[in-house]
Order: sequence, then C-alpha cells, then structure tokens
Amino acid sequence: MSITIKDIAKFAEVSTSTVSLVISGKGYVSNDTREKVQKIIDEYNYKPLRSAQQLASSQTGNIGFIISDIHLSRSEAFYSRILLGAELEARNHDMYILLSTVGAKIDIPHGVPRFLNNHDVDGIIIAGSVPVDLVYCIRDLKIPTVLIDYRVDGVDFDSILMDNRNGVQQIINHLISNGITKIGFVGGSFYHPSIKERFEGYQIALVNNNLGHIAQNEDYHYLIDYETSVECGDRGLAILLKKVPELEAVICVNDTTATGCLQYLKRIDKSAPKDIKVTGFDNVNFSAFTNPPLTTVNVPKVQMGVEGLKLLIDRIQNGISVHQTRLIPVELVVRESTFLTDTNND
Amino acid sequence: MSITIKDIAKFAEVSTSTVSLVISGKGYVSNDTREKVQKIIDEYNYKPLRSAQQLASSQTGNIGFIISDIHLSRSEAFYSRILLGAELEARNHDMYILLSTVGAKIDIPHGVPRFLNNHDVDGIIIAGSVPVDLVYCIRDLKIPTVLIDYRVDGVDFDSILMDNRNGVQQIINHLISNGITKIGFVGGSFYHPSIKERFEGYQIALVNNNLGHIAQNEDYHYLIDYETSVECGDRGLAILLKKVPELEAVICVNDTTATGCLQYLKRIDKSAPKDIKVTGFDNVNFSAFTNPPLTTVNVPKVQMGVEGLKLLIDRIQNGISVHQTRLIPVELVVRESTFLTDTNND
DNA sequence: CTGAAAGCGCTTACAG
DNA sequence: CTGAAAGCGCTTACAG
Repeated sequence: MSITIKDIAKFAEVSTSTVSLVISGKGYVSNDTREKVQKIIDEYNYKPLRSAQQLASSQTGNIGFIISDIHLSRSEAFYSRILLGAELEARNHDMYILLSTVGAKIDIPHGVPRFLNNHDVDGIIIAGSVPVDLVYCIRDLKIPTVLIDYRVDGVDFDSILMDNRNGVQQIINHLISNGITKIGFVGGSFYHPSIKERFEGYQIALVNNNLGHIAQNEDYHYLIDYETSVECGDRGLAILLKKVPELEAVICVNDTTATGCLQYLKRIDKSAPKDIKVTGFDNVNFSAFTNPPLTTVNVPKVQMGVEGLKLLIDRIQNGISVHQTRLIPVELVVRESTFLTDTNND
Repeated sequence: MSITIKDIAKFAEVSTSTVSLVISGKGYVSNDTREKVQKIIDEYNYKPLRSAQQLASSQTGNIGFIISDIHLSRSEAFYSRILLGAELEARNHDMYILLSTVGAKIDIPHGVPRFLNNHDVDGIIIAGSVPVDLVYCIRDLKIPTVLIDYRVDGVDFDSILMDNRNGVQQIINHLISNGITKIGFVGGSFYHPSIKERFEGYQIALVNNNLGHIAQNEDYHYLIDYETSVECGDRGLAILLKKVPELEAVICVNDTTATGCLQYLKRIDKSAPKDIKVTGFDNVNFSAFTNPPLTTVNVPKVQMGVEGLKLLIDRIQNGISVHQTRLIPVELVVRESTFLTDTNND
C-alpha cells in the first residue's frame, strides 16, 4: 500500500542497496546518483519503515526513559523538564523516547520496564532516583545507560549531574558578603545524592569561610531521612529557631522546603528577609511567586535532559570504554527572600 | 544470538506457526500443544522480537502521546499525571508510549511529531490543548485518536473530558447552602475548552439558583484571554473587589489562579475565608498546602489517562464508527479557604 | 487443529 | 561506486 524502498529504487533506476546507502549516509555513493535518488525520495516523501529497518539492522532507534512515578508527578516539574530536554534532543538523532515509570519498590524481574527484557531500546536514561535493585538489574543487562541527577555507589555509569556543592557555595558567598554568618540548614532526605551534596556543600563552604564551628554544630542542622517537603521546612525552621534563636539565615535543600520555612515564619508573625533570610534550590516554577520570592539556585533542567541524551547517543554509537560524568553548572538567582531590592514589598 | 521463534518451535517439536498462534492467543491450538509450547516459552523466557512482529503484522504496538511543552512542564503536574495513567494502562495491552511535545505554534508538516509521518504508531492520544492546525492534520491522517481534556469545534474525535460544569455547580451549591450568594469568577483563557466550561458552569449554576443577575453582571467576572496564572488571580480579585466591594466569594478557574487571590488578600491584609471565600479547581498537589488550604474540585487525573488509553485501544481493535465522549466525574473537596473547620488556623 | 511457505521492507556483506 | 541476493524474525493465508 505504502511506498517502499523498491519503488524508489525503480523510479530512480538504481538498486535498493543504493537507496539504502543514500538514506543512511553510509558507504560511498557518487554525487550524481545521490542527488538523483534524493530527489525521488523527496518527491514521494518516502520514509523508510522503521520496523523493517530495525529488523534488518538489529537497532531499535528507541531510548528508554525511566523515571519514578512520584518524580514525574511532582509539583515542581523538575524531572518533566529533563524529559522535555531529552525528547527535544532525541529528535535530532531520529530516535524515539519510550517512557516508563517505576514505583518506589520494584519487583525484579517482573516489575522492570518491559523494554528492558524485550530488547526494545538501544539505550536507557534514568532520571532521578529509582530503586537500586533496578539499577543493578540494568547494569547486568549491559545496555548503554546514562543517569541524570542520580548516582548509585559502586555502580559505574555515565551520568549528568548538577554542581550542587558549587550552588550552595554561591548561596553562602552571597550571604556572607552581606554580613550574614549564622546560617542554618534544613533538608535531608539523603536517599538522593543531590540532597546529600547540598548539605556537604553547605558544610564545606562554611569551613572555607572560617565558620567551621557552625558547619559542625548540629543545632544548626535539621535533617530528615525521607522525602523533603513543605512540612519538613516548616517543622525544621521551628526546631532550628528553638535551638538557635539568633539564627540569621536558613539554607533549604530545595525550593519546596523553603516554602515551608516561609510558611512557618508567617505563622509566627515573622517574615523573610526581615527576620531571617531564606534560600531554596532548583529554581522551580513557583519559586518566583512565593511571598517573598525565593533566592535560589537555578538548575538548567532542560539542558540536563539534552546533555543526557547526547551522552547516551555517544555511548551507543562509539561505545567509549571510560564512563563519563558531566557536571552541569548552576547559577545563583537572587530574589527578595534574602535581601529586599528597591521594589520593597512590605 | 538471541533465541527465536524457530528455536522454540524446534524444542517444542511444532511449527513456528503454532508457536506464533500460542503467543498471540489467536486461532485454534489444542490445549496439549498450547501447554507444551508455553512451557518451552517460559523455560527459555522467550520474548518475540517486536520489530519482526511489527513488520509481519503491520502493527506498531506504539501509542503516540502528544502534549504541549508548556503543559508537560507546568508546575501543577496535571498532565503529567494523565501521562502516568496512560502509561500504566498501556502496559496492560503490551503497548509502548511514544512521547512527543509540541510548541505553541507548529509548522505543518515539518513540525509535526515524527511518528505521525513515519507511521510509527497505531493510535494517538492528545492531552490538553495543542495547536489546532495539528489537530486538523491528525484528523486527515485517519489514525485512531483520543483527546483527553481537549476538544476542537468541528472535529469529531473520541474524547475523555471531565465534568467541569458539574464541578463548578458543586462549588456553588456548597457556597449557597452556607448562605453565600455574592459570588464572583476569576479566570478566563478561553483557548481551552475546560476553562470555558467552568465559566459556563458558574453562570448556569447561578441561574439555577435564581442568581441570574449575578451570572449576567460583568462586574462579577474577571476574564482574560491568555494563559491563567497566579498573577491573573491576584489582579482579578483586586479588580473585582473594586467593582463589587461586598463580594462574598470568588470562584477561580483553577487552583493556580486561586493562589493568586490568596496572595492578593494577604497583601491588603485580609484573608480567606474570613473576608472572602476562595475556591480553586483541579485539586493539584499544592492545593492542600496553600494558606489556607484550598477548597477545590478533584479531577481524577491518572484515571483520565487510563480511560483515554482504554478508549483508544478499543478504537484501534474494534474501529467503532461512532465517536465517543466519556465524561469523568469530579468531586468537591472542601478545605479551609471557604469555611473554617474545627482545626482553626488563625 | 497443525505445518510449509510466502512475504513484510529493510540492511549488509559480497562480488564486480 | 553499484547491484544481486541473502537474511533479519516474525505473521498469516492456505492447504490439509
């Protein structure tokens, strides 16, 4: 019914092999022949049938994108934007993204994304934390894989990470250069490497500024084990202020937690930045619309998706032996939760 | 390298046709033979190669999921959850979701999702509003298609919609049964059918309660043409209160807009529900965490995705001739932005 | 109920 | 630089 490579070959008066070579860009075809064939292809708007290409070449042209269901539906759209970036870049390589969500627990091998067992992908992107059992399982599959904003100790993968430590350092420099030194930290949820790095960055930056006594003082830190949240910020700041009433600033592990701090301040009839400076991390959609707007660290989410896809393609095509980690730079975004600008909002 | 249907046939001492019939469940195979073959399949954990199946059967086993980039990265995770539901249901039919985002403008035919021109999907789901040109283009392709939370006048598609009018009606009943009648509306952005229906639902419900004078009175309505937002709610309530100082309640077109109203109230040193009742719509993640938590209407997002996928499969397999619209019920969620409960938060 | 065989539309050594 | 041909791993009439 549809037009095939045979038709094109006939019209162009060449063999199907030649048409195939023109399409793939591989091998040698004379310029004359190439142009002739290309003209016919364009004229008929011919697109090779993917399944036939796949079967013959034993490549799928698909990328599996794995993300936890909670991350995909998180309100901050953090990972959605990474997905967006990956999809954009996939187009440039004429590949498709197969999406699969996974729950917090996974049942090996039944619960693993189908494309893994079915050999339906050429490579895999894992965005954000997923059950470690799944990571081990994927490692054993020996399929090219890139992790974005995730890492598992002892498993060597290509990965795209953001520079969490530097981000926190920028926040602390911003505070210290404005004379603030009594700086607390609220967050935790060390199940995720990024979260952990942010706390480490906080400690390192303080030490580098001769504030090691604060970095070491647990009264300045509220850390929890599980998922960060608004409530975590709310409760965390309450506890910190009880222990350290003279606290001048609180660094939150992310924007969501920071809104919890703002919420708590409001409840006790205080506010940022007047009574205490509050900072977030991630620069998610809502961070510019809190009251006051949050000083935070922008993470280029779409770009992380793009870079992840690029790295994966590189791995699929060239199979480099050494695993790479690309650290994506982040950038401080100063808003009013640390220092009021001329547009005073109180 | 990998195990094929031929191997299975050989081990089971039957023909490949029989193995194929066992796998697909089509045709007649004796129970004895079926069991014998199935045992071998299980034993070797054999999975048919998808591309070979596709090529031979001229079915792709893929569903194209189209969503605008702004919707995918919206902070409310509304459409992400619809995607989640579709993906969950796709597994039940052993189909894959191919995701494609589209921008606000689309260039036909170059900018259309690749899987459309390449015949790489058996069916399409469109979630939320996309450029109408794309919808026309897809109609002309005659591929089975289901729209979720979207509609285009004059184009007949299967669709999954939520009962927006009923949702607003529930809000208004809730308000009126508590003695509130001076009810305004903030929202707009009629580019999206759901948005329009919510305003219509507001008007209809008022008329049904003998409040037609309010339904007709433009002083009670703040409507804009473009994307709804926090600012829209903020500005909208300001304008409404200027025109109608005695306003008792404001119904917002969605939760995001409602947070804008809360923000405005705070700025003028007032609050909900004391000075004015505020309601949202959608019940997105953050709506329980605003201050005060929002009374809103829950939309079962994941379920909408599931239903959309089911309807699409039905269409692909059975090709019913009449287009269906399934209206998903919604449910009022009462929180403190309308009436304080015992856990008084002030 | 089962098997032999053609065919799906490509790619890729191979020969020239 | 180009063509003839085998082969990728399935499905599906068709014959029996």
